Parts: sequence; structure tokens; C-alpha cells
Amino acid sequence: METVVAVEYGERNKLENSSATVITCSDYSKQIADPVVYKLARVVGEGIYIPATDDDMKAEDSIDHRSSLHFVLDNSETAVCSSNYDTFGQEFMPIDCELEGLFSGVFHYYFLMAPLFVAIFWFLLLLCYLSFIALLGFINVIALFLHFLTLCIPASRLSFLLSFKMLSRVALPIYASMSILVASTLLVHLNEKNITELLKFEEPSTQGERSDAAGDTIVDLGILNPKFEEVTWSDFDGQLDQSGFTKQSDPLLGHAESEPSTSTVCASWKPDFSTLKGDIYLDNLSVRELHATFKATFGRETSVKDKQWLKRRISMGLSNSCDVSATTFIIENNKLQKKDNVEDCNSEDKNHDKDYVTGLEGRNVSGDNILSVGHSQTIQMEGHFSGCSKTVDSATPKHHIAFDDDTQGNKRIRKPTRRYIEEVSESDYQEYSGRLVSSVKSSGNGQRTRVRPVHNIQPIRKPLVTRQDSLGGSGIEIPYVSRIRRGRPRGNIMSLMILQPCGMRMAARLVKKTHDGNDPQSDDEIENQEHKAATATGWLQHPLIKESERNQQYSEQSADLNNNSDDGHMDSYADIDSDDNILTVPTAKGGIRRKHHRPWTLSEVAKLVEGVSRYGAGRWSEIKRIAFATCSHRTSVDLKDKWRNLLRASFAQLPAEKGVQNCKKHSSIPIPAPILLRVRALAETHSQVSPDLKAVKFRSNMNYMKSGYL
DNA sequence: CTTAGGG
DNA sequence: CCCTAAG
Repeated sequence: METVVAVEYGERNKLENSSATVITCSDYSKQIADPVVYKLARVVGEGIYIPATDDDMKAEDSIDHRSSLHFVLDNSETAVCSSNYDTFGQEFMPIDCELEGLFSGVFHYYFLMAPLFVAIFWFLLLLCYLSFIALLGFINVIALFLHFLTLCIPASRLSFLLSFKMLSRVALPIYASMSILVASTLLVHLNEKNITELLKFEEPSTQGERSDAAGDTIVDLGILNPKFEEVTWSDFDGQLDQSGFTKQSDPLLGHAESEPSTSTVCASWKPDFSTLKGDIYLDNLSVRELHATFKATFGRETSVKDKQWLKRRISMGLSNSCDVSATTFIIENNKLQKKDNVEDCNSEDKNHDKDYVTGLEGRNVSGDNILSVGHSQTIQMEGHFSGCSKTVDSATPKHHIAFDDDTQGNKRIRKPTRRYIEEVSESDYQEYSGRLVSSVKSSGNGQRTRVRPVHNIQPIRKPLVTRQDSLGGSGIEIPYVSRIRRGRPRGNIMSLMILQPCGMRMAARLVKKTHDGNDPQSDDEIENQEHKAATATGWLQHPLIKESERNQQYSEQSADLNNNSDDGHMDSYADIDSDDNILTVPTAKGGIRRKHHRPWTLSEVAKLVEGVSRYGAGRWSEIKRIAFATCSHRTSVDLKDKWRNLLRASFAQLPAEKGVQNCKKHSSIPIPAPILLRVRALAETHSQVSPDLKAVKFRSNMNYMKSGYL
């Protein structure tokens, strides 16, 4: 494992007039000519960087060879590398070309040459932030209003408002956290006037594409000696004959902050890792501590106050840095851990760890540059990313110039790129939404899937609590749920929960039946209307008043029965219905409610009664086709069952009550007495009733007639 | 497929 | 509401 590689500049030759350095890391093992180009820009004056030009490229041949490199190969010793980079150290700046969404030389060049674009980007970003905040605020105001509304009005009366209450409960924390995050990042960005910093945050979208195509690997190369050279990783079959690239811990930071100290590359670079003993939990550190850590890591101060950024930088720097190369620490979720704590660390490494660290410190003090050349990376991700990391890893074997023990687990670890995260989460989102849609659309297995999407998504999603949103690039953490629910009407969670299963089932039934649709409206819409009306209106009229009217409607337009004025008075019963719905929803949440139970609304009952009165009991298919044309979730069997129940109820109840009210004991829907009476009447006319009840029924029926409903 | 009935 | 048998 510990391999000491004596690095030599093989084909590099003398270079006296060094200009810029271009390190090209091309994957030859991959046929794709997609080399990752590392460029060194020349620093002209103060803070102005000029990418390596072609002329500079030519100078590649002439490379000063007086330098030697120190390579730290994992736990092994360091190879000697002495170079007189000091003279050049301040002249060149490496441009970080990490694939973590940073720019390539091309973009860098382009944007540096056109600051106008930068300004535009910045402006757009600001605009996005503002609109985002405004939108969130608006949503929250609504949620707040509804919340207080529910507080003022007795919930028992307007139980449907409970949904809004829940909504507000959900929306408030989400909004609070999001707004805080957005505001903080906004402030940070306002403080960070640096153009390159902005670029760094905005470019990943464009740059990431190429980067990911290259295999989504970070090749953290730094430049130890800022000399001019081109390193082509052509033969990377484990041989390390190529050289000249080393690590500078944080090249990007160097030019991003334009600090004078950063321009001194390696000479003045004295990280003090003595402060980094033990486990470092970046998440727990305050900004000040992060600054300290930053200084310890990079040997210089920083003015950045963005915690996320600092953490990222530090972790990146540490992982990239030779001092805390992958052999000693692993970085996981912004948590820097000694590898001893990690299982996958092989025993041999463990043995070396301590000595290694102490040795490192000593060397650092001595001022030597210790370099890590390991290029194997592992993308260590949390939770569901683990599966993908394998693929990425295997897809980039070429970068696996690991030394022997690298293959055993001493891999450099880094977080996935932003774009990667976004892609994965996006695909996940699509997958889930697709699942939802498909389950809605699916006709065959509607029974199995109709409930699941609503209730199961969140539990599934739970493990992945937050995701990093690319907005602003500074790591806004957004609950994953919000993304899932994106584009979905937040207004009516209740109806969503209730109607979703129904919609699916209805769709299933609809397809099954292959009705020639006489209803242009989708079932969901109809159901929505129905429930809205049900929840919005109270029971004002007696249903039977319109009986004759409805009969006419049956004859005229039976198909459109539900869409017209029929609904108006039909659903006038529906406060009870809505009440029931509300009561059943919590049970649905808890899963107590029966599997596919859908309570019968009074309008449905009335329709059923009407249908029976017209077509007679037993002709369920007929009734279903005509009276329940729009209620595709009720099958003829359902109608039959319901009728049976109604019959039972009517004959069980009528002797006890005197046409007063809904006194049904344990039924979810108290059925008004008039309906029961009518059921009985119909049953009698169809001779479904034992003759001994006829008299009673008839009398009560007369009573009902007299009581003034007519 | 529809209906009737039991669970 | 589900399942099944009978027509």
C-alpha cells in the first residue's frame, strides 16, 4: 500500500520563462475526449487573472525541472519534492476546475472578460430571491389567515376548516425556515461582492453538465509548483510517472477572495492542523469556529460568513488537502471524522493513522509541502445516494489511480455535486410523481394503488429530510416535501386526501366500464365540485320537495343529472356528509378507516332512491348507468348493497322515530327520515316488504305527506 | 356481465 | 365494501 513514488518530470524540460500552467487530465481509459482541463491563470497585476493562452500552452514543453515534489501517498512517506516555486508562486494562480460545479477555463475566461454578464446574473439572482420570498410570504399570509379563521370559528361547525388549520401548521414552519435560509443567503451574497464568487455559485448549472459527463469526479489537483506544465494523464495504469500536479488546498478560494495572501501559493501556506485533532463536526461549529477551522485548514483568514460555504470549503480543503488526506479523515455530511471511527477502514491503515498525523504536523512546521496525489474518489452520500455512488465510482475507474490501499477503502471522499443532487432528486421527484400519475391513471390495479400515493409518499420521503436547493448555490436546505408537493394545489389538503383515492378508483372503474363519456368533466372535477358544495352549504331544504322535478330531470337528461341544478339541492343535505368526511379523514390518516370505504353522500342516497323508484329495485345496472353516470365509483353492486342497507335501516328505524330526525345509531351518515320513509314506500310498492309492515309504513307515509314538506 | 346474497 | 355463486 504505502508506495513511495519518486516523481520525476519525465518529459518536462527546462523552463526559464514560465508563464501559465495547464494541467490537462484526460481520460484515456475512457474513449471520450472529455479531458478535464486545469488551467493556471496568470496573475496580472492585482486580482486580474488571465487564463492560460495558447502561447502559454506551448510553453508546456519548457518546464523548469529543478523542482521535485513531495507526494504523500496515503499513509506512506512523502516523496521528496523540492522546487523553487517561490519565485513563481505569486505569479500564477490555479483556477479550480473542480467538477463540483465550478467553471472550466472557458467559462471562467468568458465571464471574466464580460463582467456585464456577471452583473446580469447577479441581478437575476436577486430577482429570483425576491420573488421567491414574496411568493412564500403570500402563501404564508393566506395560511395564517386561515389558521386564525379556524381558531375563531368553532371547529365543530366548520370542520372543513380543519384542513386549513393543518395546512397552516404545515406551511408555517416550512415558510419560516425557508425564509430564514433565503434571507441569510441573500445577505451573504450581498456581502460577497466578489464576482468570481458569484460566478462560482451560478456557473454550476452550465458547468456541471460537462463535469458530470466527464464522470462526475473530482480531480482535486492543485499546483504545488506554479510552473508551467501540462500533465497528461495518459498512462494512468497505476503508474505515476506523470507528475507536476500537486495540491493546493483551495485554489478556488484563492482567487475567489482575491486576498493577497492567497496569491502566495505554497510558500506562505502553512496550515496548522494541530487544531484539527479528533473529530470535527463542521455542522456544530459556529461561524467563528468555522473561521478558525478555515484558517487552520488553509492557513489564512477569510471574511466569508456563509456557514454553508465555509463548511464546504473546509471539507473540500481538508479532503483535498494532503494533510488530511483520505487516509486520516473522512468527510461525511460536513462531519469530519477520523477514519478510525469508520468501519471500512482497513486495519493496516488504522495502525498508521496516528503516526501519520503526527508526522504530518512535524512536516508542516518544517515548511515542506506535502502532497497528496491520490485521485481516487468516492462519492459518499447519504441515504439513497448510496446506490448511485457505486455506479459513479465504477464508471470512473480511470481516476482510480489509487494506490494499493486506496482500493481497499482509502478513497477520497467528497460530497456529490450540486447538479448531481439536483438530478437525482429531480428524477426521484419525477419518479414519484410519475408513480402518482400512473396510479391515478391505471385502470387495472386501481384498487391496490389508489390509496397509496397519498399516504405513502411522505413516509417514504422521510429519510431524506432536506435537499440542497440550487437557488443561489449557497445551500438552501429545503424540506424535500415541499418539492414533492410542488405544483400541487395546497389549498385543499383535505379534499386532496379524500378525493385522491376516489379519483383513482373512479378512473379505474371508468376505464373498465368504457362508458361513452357523456360527461365532459373529469371525475375528479366532479367529485371536487360535489365535495365543495357539500362542505360549503348547509342542509336547508328538504330533499323531497324537488322530487317531481327530479323525475322530470330523469326523463329529460338523465346523464347530466349531477352536473345541473340537481346537485344544488341534492347536496344541500351535505353538511352531515361533510362532517362525516372530516371525521373519516383522521382515521384515514391513521389508517384505521376501512380500506376503500367511501361514505355515501345524501345526494347519492337520494339518487339511489330516485333510481329505484323509477326503475325498480333490482335493476341496478340500469340505475347505475343512468342515475350514477357521473359517479363512476359506485358500481351496481354498491347500489344494491346500499339499497339493502337503506331498506334495513328504514324498517328498523321507522317504528322508533316519528319522522323527526336522523336518529340512526351507528351509521356514519344519518339518513333523514323522509328518505327512509320513501325507501320503505318503494320497498312496499315493489313488494319487498313483509305485508305486516305495510300498514305502518303507509300511515307514516301519510304523516310525512301531511307534515308540510309538500 | 348482472344480480343476489353472505361475510 | 368485498367476494362469490348463479343466471
